[in-house]
Amino acid sequence: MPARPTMKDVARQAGVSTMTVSRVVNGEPGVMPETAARVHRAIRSLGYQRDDVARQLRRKGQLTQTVGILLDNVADPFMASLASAVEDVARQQGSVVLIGSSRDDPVREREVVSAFTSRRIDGLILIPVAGSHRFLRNAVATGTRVVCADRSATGLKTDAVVVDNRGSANRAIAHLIAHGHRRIAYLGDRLDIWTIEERYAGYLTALAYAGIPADPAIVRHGLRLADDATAAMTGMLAEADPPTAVLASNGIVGLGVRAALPAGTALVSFDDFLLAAQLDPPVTVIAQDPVAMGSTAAHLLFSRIHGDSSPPRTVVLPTRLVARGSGEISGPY
Amino acid sequence: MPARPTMKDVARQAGVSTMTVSRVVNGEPGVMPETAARVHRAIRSLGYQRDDVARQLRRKGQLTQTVGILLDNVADPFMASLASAVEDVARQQGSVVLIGSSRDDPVREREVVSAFTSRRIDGLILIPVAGSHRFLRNAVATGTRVVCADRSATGLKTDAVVVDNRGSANRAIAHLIAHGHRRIAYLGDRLDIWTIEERYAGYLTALAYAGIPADPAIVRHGLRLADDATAAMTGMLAEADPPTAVLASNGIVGLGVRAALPAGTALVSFDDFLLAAQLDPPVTVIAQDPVAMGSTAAHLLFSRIHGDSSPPRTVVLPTRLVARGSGEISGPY
DNA sequence: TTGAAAGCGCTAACAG
DNA sequence: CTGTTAGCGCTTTCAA
Repeated sequence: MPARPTMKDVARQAGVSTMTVSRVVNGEPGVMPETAARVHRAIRSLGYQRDDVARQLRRKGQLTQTVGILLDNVADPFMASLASAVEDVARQQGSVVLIGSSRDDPVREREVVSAFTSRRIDGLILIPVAGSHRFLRNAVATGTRVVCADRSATGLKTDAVVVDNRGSANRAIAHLIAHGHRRIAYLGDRLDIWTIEERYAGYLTALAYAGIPADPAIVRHGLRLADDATAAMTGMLAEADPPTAVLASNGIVGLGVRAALPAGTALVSFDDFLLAAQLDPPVTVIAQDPVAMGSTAAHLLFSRIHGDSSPPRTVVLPTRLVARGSGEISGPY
Repeated sequence: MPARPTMKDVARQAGVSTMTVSRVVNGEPGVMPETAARVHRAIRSLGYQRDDVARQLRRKGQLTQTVGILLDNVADPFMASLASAVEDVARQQGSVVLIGSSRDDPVREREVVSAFTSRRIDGLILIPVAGSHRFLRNAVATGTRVVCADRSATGLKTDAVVVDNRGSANRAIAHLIAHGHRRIAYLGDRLDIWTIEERYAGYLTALAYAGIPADPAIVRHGLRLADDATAAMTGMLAEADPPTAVLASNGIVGLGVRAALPAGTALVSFDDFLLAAQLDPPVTVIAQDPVAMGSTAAHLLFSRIHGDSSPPRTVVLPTRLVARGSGEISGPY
């Protein structure tokens, strides 16, 4: 395996100093066209490419043009869209993106953050897992900008881009109640996830506001997979006094619930999903815009990287309740 | 903003040399526990973290523990699952992952590859866009390992992990013919994408084998979005002698076709998608396993990185024809 | 317009 | 067990 050629190799071949090569490689002015051409020829003939690892070392205080994005799970469509939007903005800004999945594991999250910061990323888009993020303070203090997306972090004041989860859940329940439902189940993911907690709180608030007592018999937490949700729903339907409507805390749960849902039972799910409209009956969803979220978070991150040091901001993006008539239109009877 | 502390800072604070700090930081043996403790204390008090950018520079010939993955579009569920599997393997191997989207643009692909290789990635998982990949030769010659996934590259001999696209399409058409269909449409993405070309070839072969003449009136290429596919399908149905069955070249197209499909018309689509089974009628699919593909490609990549220099291999993963009875069971009449 | 010298933060190689 | 020296590939600074 031939070693990667260096500026020295190019300099020797072109009969100039490494400084001249450096100037040519970086398009700096003050090199005779004649000389530059000789250097370019040597570059091509050797297949030289600038080593940015070495470059970054010398250019201290400069940016590495690398940002990180750490999310739950790249395979989740919501996260994937968000990541894609972040990547687009990063590319526009001339940066590359390191990606990592925490899989909701705080240990893994710390490890990945550490692997990222030891590579001197300029900034981090973080979808924080449950638990404290005080460990990020060092990183922030030494210049790594952090913007949270989807969820906000605890123990650390950062910029964040979120939606009004509580209000959205509240509106969804109000919508069901307006259509005559009073026995409304909640099926959800782990309650220690910030967004999930907020959504559940919205569910409770809306019931309380309507004077409907919350019934633990039709509430399930901790559903991670679609199959978990299907099983939970099936179990709930077998009990006495089953619900006439269901709120699903997120897309995965919604999907799982849908598979067990009897005709006529209403379903409102957080997160729009492909095909939700093609199902019969279609599923009513609380749609978020992951692209807007990723793009907003990325723009915020780069404005920080470029020197914006105003106080941390939380941007709240709107959601849309897409009423598709999953049974709630005709009412429970 | 306080500057990031260096080994020198730690050494001064602990009253030792930087070499001793280096040994402690890297967990090397031969440091008195007493001394190590002093160093650790200094590290904590300063919030020191090793700078891997500098480290990689000195440890030449060593790995940067960074791999790249360059795909079409992170937001595509198939690609997202593949990327997620790659990330899992990379993490196991102690590497981080740079991610980039080519969006089917060869210029963008080259730019991203260049940004990656200038950061001295150890290896690259590539989902190649159409066109020649000869430009990667330099990178390969100087030590960057490349493994293609999903599609193989032209103009460059690399490892690749693919499925038998042609054979799978062939089997799907044979399946439809066996159920009595003779007027079978093909709706597909851009024909210059390797997988799509193969699938279309399989479609033609199967028809020819059955003695059914191919009819350009029921063939459409270049469908990029679901809406394109819906429009194409709608148009086709309005013409004389519409098809009784359809082959969709990929999930996006399948989704779009499904939206315009009259009851009783059969649909077989490449790529399984969430909810395909919950639709009524459900969609028959040619299911690939993106996780297996990503994981296989990543393992192959790391075996290369760790010195395997046997001739390039192409691994062909199986597909599954999941017959869900989208109208083909009952036949065309 | 070009080059020489120094040094970024770290570690290999050797010396004590 | 610990330290010194040199140098990774590049860019900054200064001199020619």
